[in-house]
Amino acid sequence: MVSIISVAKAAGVSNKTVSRVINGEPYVTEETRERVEKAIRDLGYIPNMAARLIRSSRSNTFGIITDYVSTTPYSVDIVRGIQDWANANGKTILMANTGGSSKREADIWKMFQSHRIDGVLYVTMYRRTVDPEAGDVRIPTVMINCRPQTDELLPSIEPDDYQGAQDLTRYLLDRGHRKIGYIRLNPILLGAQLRLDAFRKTAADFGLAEGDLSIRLGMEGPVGAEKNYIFAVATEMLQQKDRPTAIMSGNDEMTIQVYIAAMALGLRIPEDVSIVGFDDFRTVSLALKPELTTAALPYYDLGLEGAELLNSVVAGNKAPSSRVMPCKLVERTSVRSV
Amino acid sequence: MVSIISVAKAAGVSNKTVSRVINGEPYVTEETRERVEKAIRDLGYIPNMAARLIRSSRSNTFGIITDYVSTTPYSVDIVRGIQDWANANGKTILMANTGGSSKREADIWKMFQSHRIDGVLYVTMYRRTVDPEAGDVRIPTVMINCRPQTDELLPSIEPDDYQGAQDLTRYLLDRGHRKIGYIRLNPILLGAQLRLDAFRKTAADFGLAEGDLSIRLGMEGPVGAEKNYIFAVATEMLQQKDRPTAIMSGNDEMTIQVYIAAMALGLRIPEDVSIVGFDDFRTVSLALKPELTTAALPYYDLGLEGAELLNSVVAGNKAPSSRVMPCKLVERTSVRSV
DNA sequence: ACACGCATTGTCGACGTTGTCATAGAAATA
DNA sequence: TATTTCTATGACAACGTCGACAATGCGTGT
Repeated sequence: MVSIISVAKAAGVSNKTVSRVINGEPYVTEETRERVEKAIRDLGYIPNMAARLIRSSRSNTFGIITDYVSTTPYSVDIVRGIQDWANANGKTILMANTGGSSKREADIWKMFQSHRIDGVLYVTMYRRTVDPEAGDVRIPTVMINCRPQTDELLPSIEPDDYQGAQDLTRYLLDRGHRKIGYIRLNPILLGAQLRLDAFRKTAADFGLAEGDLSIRLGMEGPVGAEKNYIFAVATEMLQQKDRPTAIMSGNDEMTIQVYIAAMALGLRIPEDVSIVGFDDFRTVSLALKPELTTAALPYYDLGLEGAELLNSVVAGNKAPSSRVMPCKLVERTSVRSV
Repeated sequence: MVSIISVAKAAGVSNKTVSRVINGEPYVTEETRERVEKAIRDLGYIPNMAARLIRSSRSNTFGIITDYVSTTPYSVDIVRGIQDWANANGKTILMANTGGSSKREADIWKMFQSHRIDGVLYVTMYRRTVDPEAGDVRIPTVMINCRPQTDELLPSIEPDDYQGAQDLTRYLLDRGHRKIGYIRLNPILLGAQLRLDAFRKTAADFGLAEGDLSIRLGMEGPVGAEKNYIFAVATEMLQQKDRPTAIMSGNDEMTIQVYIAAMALGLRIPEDVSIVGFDDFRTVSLALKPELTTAALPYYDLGLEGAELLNSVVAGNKAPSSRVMPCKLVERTSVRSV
């Protein structure tokens, strides 16, 4: 493989001068610079990152540890945000996912260390608390979509589930809905409680009584092996004699079953029932007809901002400990005014 | 950072002996080995991959180049397969996606080279032909879910769309369906043509006339900006006086709209229409009620086998040029016998 | 006693790069 | 003119690891 030395020979300069050209350092004549650059092109020289790292102990590499995020359809935009940032800032990304195994997670931390990674982005598929298996490692770390279980002060970036659910609830209330159903997400997810709280609080603040709300559990159990009550619960909810005029569901995916339940009962959407989701999981929200009004989780921004934050932590600027990004309401056609 | 030398000092041996212990080489007394291992534990020593690479010019790293796969919900299992293989075989994965930009792709190849990657897995979201921007690079490469546009002989691994569609068609025919609708995938996808061909051929071989088949285009246009006719086309198809008893659709995602179209017309699934999909995109196939009978794309295996194949190419075993993995029919409850 | 083989350990240099310091000539200043 | 300050370049060591080879010591067969 062609090294800096062959380039130096070809250009008739010392290897240090080549190094200067590569790194854009000053004190190189224009003429020398051009000669070196030509040699680089001619020989197809590409710098060896490993050698650079060994000398300067800066890998310019961030690691991403995920639970499942890179291998499941959800929250995949977080990774896109990180990669875009990395791409724009000349960083390399090393990615690994634990598949939920903590032994594997420990191995990943080791692997990251052996690559002398500058920092770690710890990303989860669903918003939840986590307990990183970092051991006694002290690599700068930023949590995305999750927060440490212990009271360690790792900086984190999370979506504002509360505000998103609040906006959706207000949206329904503003359009005249006074009986509203809510199908709850799996309660082990951090977002589930926040969304439900926001729904309850917003409805109560507006003056609705607890009896105006039908709240049902849609799913429960460990991630990956949940019990699913959505279809049954939606059907039951819509068969009530005083049925809700609108249903809000824990996320978009659940909404598929709500649509089907409604249609199986001969109800039209949105004429007979309005429906809103949460997440803006577009595979679903755009495929449903009518298209789904929902609150978009700011996944892409989570990734982008997370990478940016990690960068500043690595650079030594002590970071604001925690941060929350807003969810944006996406209005489509699944809600009507009553 | 603690290096092999500090370990050597702590254990009272030479650095070479430490190296031998780390790499499990012979000719080390049990007693010495233990002393070294203790020193490693005590100091928390972790080998420096960069130094190792620079010395032995083997990075033990594979690169994944994707178009969008790591950042969209589809075919994400390919990555899971690759990562599982890498994990089981002590390889590191460097992942980058082009987002469709060929400039970015060229940069990625350069970046991979600068990390002295052992091989590249070139992965696409949808099965299609591609034209890698590798420049004059000669890194061993395996294509997954795609094949080179030029007649370069890069080994590739693809799903058997033809066989999958054949199995689904036979499944419907075996259950007595004699009028079958087909909603076509975007024709720019390689799989689209194969699936359609298999459908046509299998139906014809069975003795159905072209008039027994309703074939409609479901979507067209560039990936990411398709025009979508699915709902309209499904509705039209089901309003025919002599409507099909079964509809097969290009993929599972399209099936959401077919379900909704059917239900909006008051048709029950599967009593009035049977429906099958393709892909086993489980977010959809399991969320639909009744759950969807479909053909599972072997994404996970594509990734696993692709990594395995790349490994053997890197090792110098010249590889079988191309390979196809079968799709498995997943029987659920969206089809009835007539 | 001697040579021989083998297990065990160590010395040293090389990988590709960059940091430190030295050098040489040119330009600026005294 | 002598001295200082720049600019442009090079020589060399060092980063952490491993490969090639050398050295040591111990048992075995003669």
